[in-house]
Amino acid sequence: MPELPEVETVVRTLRPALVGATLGRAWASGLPLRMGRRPDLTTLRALCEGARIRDLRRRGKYILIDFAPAGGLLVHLGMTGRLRLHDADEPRAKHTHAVWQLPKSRELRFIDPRRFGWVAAVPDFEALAELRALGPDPLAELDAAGLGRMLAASRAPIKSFLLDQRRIAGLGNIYACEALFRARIHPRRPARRARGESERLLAAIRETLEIGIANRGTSLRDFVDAAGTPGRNVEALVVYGREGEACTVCGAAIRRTVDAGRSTFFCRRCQRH
DNA sequence: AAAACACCCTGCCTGC
DNA sequence: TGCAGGCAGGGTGTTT
Repeated sequence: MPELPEVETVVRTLRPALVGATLGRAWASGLPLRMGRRPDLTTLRALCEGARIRDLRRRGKYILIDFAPAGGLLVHLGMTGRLRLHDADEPRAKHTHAVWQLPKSRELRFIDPRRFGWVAAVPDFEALAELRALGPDPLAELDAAGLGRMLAASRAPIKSFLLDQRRIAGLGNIYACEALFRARIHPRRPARRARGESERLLAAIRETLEIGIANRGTSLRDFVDAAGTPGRNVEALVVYGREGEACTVCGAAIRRTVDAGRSTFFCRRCQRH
């Protein structure tokens, strides 16, 4: 489940291997990915082949691979997407949907069984609607006063608020649950009634994400970094996936509810409604 | 207008 | 042992 820490881990693993490299031949499976859309192979080849990679960045849960002098490659891992470095002679895994040749007989591969991810070569990242729509990055841009203003303007349950990428970019189900536990806020509390706790909430979000990054991501099922190494953050999760276990703070049983089709884990005693 | 819901997809797990 | 059914939750388009 790639969220901000997993995407950041992939970017950090890929950066030393890709910066300065020139891309060779590009290939795509032709199968539809997110929303039934197919990556455009013509554009992919036209923009990628011969392009020199200037830098890698993360924007929310998106991976941006910058070309010199302009444009680049946009990748979203969706639920099960992987961006991996391989030797060119390694057999391609099932569900490989895009491949870019690299120097020294290496390859960058996008593998995504469920095809919720996305890959596109773009002439200009700044023009992309999906990036423009993203809210501030909780680690880099967001401040407590700004978060307080956003909270005050929303009646949505705080958990839905945190999952909305237009408000804050990068949180998913796991880290939203974890951050709310750390902030001691009940997931169903209306956002506006948490406006007085924006400082604590922001601190909780940052701690949660920073621990996730330090542990190189949460590998519940299938997340691995670009080298194929799973993250260690499952051990650091205090509520997510721990229904029935004792709360690490008060000992009460961790509860699970389903909101908008998504599991929510929380401690009824520690997290105030 | 904002919030809730349905949908895309495959692998894995459970229960018969 | 096989198979059906439920679940996982990324984003987005549609409905309420």
